[in-house]
Amino acid sequence: MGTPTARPATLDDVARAAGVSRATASRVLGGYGFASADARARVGAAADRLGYVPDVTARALVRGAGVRLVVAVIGRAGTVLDDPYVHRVVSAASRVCAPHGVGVALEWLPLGDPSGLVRLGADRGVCGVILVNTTPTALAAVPARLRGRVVSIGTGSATVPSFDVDNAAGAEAVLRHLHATGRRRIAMVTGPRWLVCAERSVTAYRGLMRAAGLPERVVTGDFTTARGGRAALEALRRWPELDAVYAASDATAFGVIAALRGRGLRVPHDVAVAGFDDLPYAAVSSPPLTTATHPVDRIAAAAATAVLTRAPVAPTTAFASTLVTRESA
Amino acid sequence: MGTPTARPATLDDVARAAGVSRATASRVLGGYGFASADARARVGAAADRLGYVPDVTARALVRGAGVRLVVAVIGRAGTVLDDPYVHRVVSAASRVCAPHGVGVALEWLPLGDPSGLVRLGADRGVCGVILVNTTPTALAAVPARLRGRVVSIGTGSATVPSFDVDNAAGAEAVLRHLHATGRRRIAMVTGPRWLVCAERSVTAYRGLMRAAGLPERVVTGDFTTARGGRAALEALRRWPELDAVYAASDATAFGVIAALRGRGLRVPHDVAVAGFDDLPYAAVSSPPLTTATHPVDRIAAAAATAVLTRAPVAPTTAFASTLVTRESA
DNA sequence: CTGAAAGCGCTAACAG
DNA sequence: CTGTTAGCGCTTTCAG
Repeated sequence: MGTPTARPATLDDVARAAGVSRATASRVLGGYGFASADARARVGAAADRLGYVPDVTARALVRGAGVRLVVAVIGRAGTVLDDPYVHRVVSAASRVCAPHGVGVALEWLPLGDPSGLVRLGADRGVCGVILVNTTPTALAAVPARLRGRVVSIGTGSATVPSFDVDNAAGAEAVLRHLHATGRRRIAMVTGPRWLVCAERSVTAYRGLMRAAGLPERVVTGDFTTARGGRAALEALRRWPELDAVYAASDATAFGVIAALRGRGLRVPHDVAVAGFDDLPYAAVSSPPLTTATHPVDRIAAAAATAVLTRAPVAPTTAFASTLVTRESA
Repeated sequence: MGTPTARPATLDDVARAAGVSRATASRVLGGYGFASADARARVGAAADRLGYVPDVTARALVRGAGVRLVVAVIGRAGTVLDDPYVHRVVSAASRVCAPHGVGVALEWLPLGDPSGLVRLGADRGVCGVILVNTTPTALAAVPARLRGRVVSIGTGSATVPSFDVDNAAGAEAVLRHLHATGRRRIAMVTGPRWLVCAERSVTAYRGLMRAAGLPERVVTGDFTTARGGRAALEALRRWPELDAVYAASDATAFGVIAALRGRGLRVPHDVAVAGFDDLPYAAVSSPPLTTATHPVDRIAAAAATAVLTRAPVAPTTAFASTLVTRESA
């Protein structure tokens, strides 16, 4: 804790107190280069007696490192930033960044106009970017300056490593469960169609339906609850005999359930509903939601770590998704 | 956009290109001091031709300003950080901070051990702190160094300005609605009892019940859905004749509804349920939730603005809460 | 193994 | 109104 000086201790204070030069103190505290055991001990003692906290700002300045990590979310409207999925990414990223003295910034990149990325590249305050809901257009717009400091949660590219859940496997697990429990008239409410990584579960759905000789029934959603409700109504209109709905996100599934109930249908008795994400709320909703896990926190933490450490990473890191059966299906 | 140089343009580059000194360029770009219209024009032109983005790091260093805003949430466990309420605060704060090049960090302050605040005070990277779920203990632990850079979303103190929703009025609006629609056996599921600002709605509940000659029925919750469900069960056990539940948060209300339904009770037919917060999901849940608004975004934006601008603010800023009647009550 | 010295990019007195 | 001059706190060659 140290003496509560008016002003936080600087490296100079520590060096002086330890009787060494600033350079030596810096080496000891930073962990680089060599220092005698003696110097190491004296500097260490002085540092925590004075309650020394290195100034990330100064450090970032001299190293040209930048001081905030931007979570850039691509979407049609700025409201994407309100998605619980985004929140989880931010939380996890923040947790990883905190020890580095790095803050997080949340930014919306309009779908189709990724020019914001150029600005981010020109901003020395930005230490890296996590792209969320990545599109090919956005990937192509990543400026050279950002190379090695950008990762994607979703699809990646040659220069942007990808961290993503195994959508296809998750979708398959859910759909197999639906099939195994006797459902045969299964509709799917998708995510936004422009979202490449979300299309993987649509592909999985189509493949599985075809393989089982069942009709394909796809309605477009956008991951939101409101749209999920409207999609369910549309599905019901087109295929009144529906006995199951697979929603591409839990939020969507909640909207589907509400709409179905509004039509007097019982879930899961008349229509089974399953989601994807395993939000905390899924466990306690009524009925509790059958879904597949989406380990966003681990994904985001890995992504943040990759940009912070700049360590080389595989072009693609996939995270497993597992089925969670509850009552809705 | 500018020529894509290998390295972002610096103030020096701009000054040189405009044929003025760095100081002049700084004055123009920073908006302080005086500059001739001519200089102003030339610097402006040079800046955007070069795609100049000021380096917040350097600026923060010289001004001793710090470069990230910490949202410090007090709670029993680190899981408080997962609360949607916290997410809304972070989003709103981030939106306000972005133009300043300031990032946001999310931090958990264990209830009863606010020593983390001391560390934040010693960290030059921290430009300010927004306290969430404030306790008197935490308020007392705010180090002098942080004075003027800390605000509270919740209760405040002589040195910590408060930004908060008018809990009491919101609670009253909801309870009056319950009463007006004929409910007389109304229980309340509270927030955490250590949370001073949440007690205001309990006080309002007690006052109103007493005034109406109705029995007071209070069960402790903690704002979470899971706990809301358990609380509802407890309430049902103690007062089986219940005809309404007022939950201190929407999340709690969702848990209550699920639990009630699990017991075969219909909402709102048998038991009316109302919440507090007006989460986006409240509008589409089944049934849609009657609740009172909690303008977290405006509150958090005001709080963030206050710490960022360091402008003097009133010791307390209250934000109105209004009733939203839907189907659950 | 350690210290002196040179900046990182910017702002802020202070003279012109 | 504008340029010169000092730094902010830290890392990092480069000589001892």
